[in-house]
This record gives sequence, C-alpha cells and structure tokens, in this order.
Amino acid sequence: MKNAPDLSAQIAKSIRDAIVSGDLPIDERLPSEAELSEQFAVSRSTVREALKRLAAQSLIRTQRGATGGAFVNRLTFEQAYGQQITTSALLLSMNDVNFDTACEARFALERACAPLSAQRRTADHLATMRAEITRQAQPGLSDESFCASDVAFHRALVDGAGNPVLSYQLAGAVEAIEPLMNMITFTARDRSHIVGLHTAIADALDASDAPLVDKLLADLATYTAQLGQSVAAEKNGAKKITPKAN
Amino acid sequence: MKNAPDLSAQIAKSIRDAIVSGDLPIDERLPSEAELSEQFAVSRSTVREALKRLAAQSLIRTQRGATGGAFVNRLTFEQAYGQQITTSALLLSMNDVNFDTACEARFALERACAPLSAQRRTADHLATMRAEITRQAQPGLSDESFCASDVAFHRALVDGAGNPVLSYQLAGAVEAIEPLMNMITFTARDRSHIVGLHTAIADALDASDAPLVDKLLADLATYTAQLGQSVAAEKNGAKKITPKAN
DNA sequence: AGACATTTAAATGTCTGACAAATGAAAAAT
DNA sequence: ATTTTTCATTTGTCAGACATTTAAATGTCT
Repeated sequence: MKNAPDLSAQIAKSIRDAIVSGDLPIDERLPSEAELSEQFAVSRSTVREALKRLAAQSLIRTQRGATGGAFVNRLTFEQAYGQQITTSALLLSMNDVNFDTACEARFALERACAPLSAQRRTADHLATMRAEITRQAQPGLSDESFCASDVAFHRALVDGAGNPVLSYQLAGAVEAIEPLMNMITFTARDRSHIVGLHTAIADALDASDAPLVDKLLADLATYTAQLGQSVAAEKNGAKKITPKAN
Repeated sequence: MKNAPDLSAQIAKSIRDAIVSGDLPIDERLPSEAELSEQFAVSRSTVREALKRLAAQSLIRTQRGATGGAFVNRLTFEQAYGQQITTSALLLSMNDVNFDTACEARFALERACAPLSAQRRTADHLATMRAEITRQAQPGLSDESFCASDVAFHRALVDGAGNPVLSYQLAGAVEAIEPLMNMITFTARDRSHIVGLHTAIADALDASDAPLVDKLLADLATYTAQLGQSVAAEKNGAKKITPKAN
C-alpha cells in the first residue's frame, strides 16, 4: 500500500513545486547543499541526488566556487525543444506507434500552422527551404541525409509561422518521426515526387497562397502515408509468411 | 573554454544514449550500482547521481531488494503527458509568452484535429463534453473551476481524434494555457457566450460536421483572444499610469 | 511431499566524514 | 592604485558504513 517515494524524490518535488509556483524566481540562488541538508534534516548526499533530479529537468543549474550554488534556471525554448524531441522520439519507439498514426499527427499539426506561415514567413525561411530542396535533389544523397533535410525543410515551414510556441510544440511531432522515416527506402522516383511537392509548397508560401499550401501538404501526407504503408506491408508479409512454413 | 560536464552527467548521458539507441531494451535491468561504479571507475555516489538524473526523465525505474535494481522504463503516454504539461507551463511562464501567442498556438493546433474528431469521436467523448458544458453553466462556479472545466472539454475534443500522438502533443498546448486563462475574469455574459459555442461545437461533432466545428473553433479563438486583450489592456494601462504619477 | 517459518544474500537508500577543485572576495604586497 | 596572494565558501568526488527491502534459499513441522 504505502508507496513512500525516496527522500531525494520528495525533496526534489518540494523544490520543484516552489519553482513552478513562482515562489523561487528565475536566477534565484537556492541555499547551499549544506544548508538544505539542515533544513530538510537529511544528509548532503540525499540533497545532492534531489538537486541532480532537478538539473536533469533543466530546472536548476549549478556553479562551483565561492559565490556558486544552485540557481533557478530560465527554461529556454532551445532547451525545451531538446527535451520535447527526445521524449517524443522515445515515446514513439517504446510504444510501437505505427507509422500511420505518427504521420497523421505530424501532418495534421503541420497543416495547422501552414496558413500562418503563408502569411508571415520571411525571405530567410524561404531561402532555407529552397536550400534544403536543392540538397534533396542531389543524386548521391543517402536516405538518412534525405530524411534529415526533409526535417529541416519542414522545420523552416513551421518556424515561418513566427510563433515560438507553435515551433516548440511542432518540434516533437516533426523530428520524432525521423527515425520512423529512416526505415523507408526512397527510390529516385519517390524523391523526385517529394522534391516536386516541396518546390510547389515553397512557391505557394512565396505567393502567400494558404489554401494551396494546405492542399499540397495534404498531398504530401497522402504520399508519405503510402510509402509507409509499403514498408508496413513488407513487414506484415514477412510476419505472415513465417507461420505458413508450419 | 573547458566545459567539462560533471562525471554524473557524463555517465547519465552514456546510459541515456544506450537506452535511446535501443541498445538497452525496455525492462532490461542495468548492472547494479556497485558494478556500474566499477565499470565507469567512479564512486557509487557518482553513479547514483547519474541514475537519479535518468529517473527524473522517467527513463529508468528502481526497485529495492534482492532482485531489485534499475530497469529501463517504458515511457507511457501518461507519463509523457505529465512532463509535457509541466514543461510547457514553465516555458510559457518563464519566458513571458503573451496570451495572444499562446492562444494562437493552442487554437491552431486544436483546429488541426477537429476534422479527425468530427469523424471518429465516440459517444463517450460527446458525453464528457456535454457533462463539462453542464458544469460550466452552473451559476456559482468559480473562475478557476470554469477554466478547469474548459480544459477538460477541449481535452475530450482532442481525444476524440483517436490519435494518442495528437493527444500527447496537444496536452501541452491546451493545459499549459490554463494559468494564463486563470488571469481572466469571466463575466456571466462571457460564460454564456462560451457555453453557447461549446454546445454548438458538441452538436456539430455529433453531426460529424467538420467544417462547422472548424468555424466554431475559429469563433471561439477570436472571442478568447478578445477576452485576453482586455486583460492585457488593463495591465498595460496600469503600467503606463504609474509613471505618469511622476 | 507440502506448507510454513527463518535465514541469508543482494540490492538500493541513507548517513558520515573527508578531500579535491573551482572561484570570487578580501587581504597583502608592490 | 594595482597586482598578487591568501582565504573562505561551495560544489564535485570518494570511501566506508549501516539501514531497509526483497526474493530466494534453507530449515522445520505436519
């Protein structure tokens, strides 16, 4: 019944609550480890384990030296991106999320920011997108590099919406799917089709034609889902053939 | 120049990479702390700090006792929801994200899953939404409870899309905005307008009328943004009045 | 042989004390 | 006044000990 968590977990929670509630403002210095161990009536090691837990969540940073200590850390969008991406990637791989589901989520979300991007994208975003398109058209490119460039292209599209919260939320959806995409073998024909759609999307964004961007993204979603289907089909086929041997 | 991270951070990264790469499968038991401290040639305390970092990210779980140890943890959608929500909430509050930006992101994402929800929502989802609408219409409800119910309503809408990845991504956007919404004072007229829109949305979902859901969500977005604007206006006004006193 | 009680070994959780390393500030020297 | 030195504070790391939990091994009785 009793599921008493570790002392270090309790202490971490206590400090975390103080940070989340705003009781401890940004850049505020926490008491030293020695002081905390007195306050909580535990040993220094236990306090340290609690602090490491918080550090792993980017809630605090530590500095050594006379004026050092643990400080409440301002969570930047950069740091949040990173956590979001690794968490999303793990979630997908550990729960055997199928390609269709991940793909559907990704394009649904991406289409959500397409109108905003058509309205606000800067020349910089367009330049990034066109640069990635050029890379994707190079003949000797590996499948992995192609996927990475695909991700960069879509990131630029999302960033074009000019809403950092959207970019943050989308980071997980767009990047976490990369490992799944890496399982696909892209034929020359596949690539040229995708590059064509990317080009059309860039052009439509250039012309601020939101409905067209939406339609093209829908096409891309359909096409990508088909590519994924063929991979899944091969897998299922293999799985079904094996028992047949009995 | 030299930015050598702590030993415990290095060891945590080493183990984390092994987990993310799939080298350590789910439910695999890590070597004991004593063994790890030998392998990495560090003390047991250092190993423990590394393990606590991983535990804070839900990458491992630990068990005491003879057959205990640290095990690679399957990251569940539940756990991921929680992390996503707290991270998003912190990100918004720590970076002074204004209401407009958060609101825009939230409704853009929500509209993305509206068509899917119109297509797939179950009777259960609709029942939850109508129950929340009923609660929202109660006269004595506090602003906080009203907001909480609002969040529950929108969660049901999102979950109706039947895509766990979408639900996970949206959790942050929908729930993290709650603290910002809590700063709004809802008049009786505001509430009745919102309840009216919620009812219309539930009806439209019931009728699987995706375009209508989209339109209603857009209306709700506009209305919510207006409410937020008035709060921001009061704040700015107050800020500008103070210096006038000089 | 089977059921129950006891012991034991292995593992994490916690504590204590110590030293190393970094670092800014105060004190001392020039 | 400026530079150098000393010093106190704080985190990082280590070693060893004991407490607690847990399941398996062992022993005991029916």
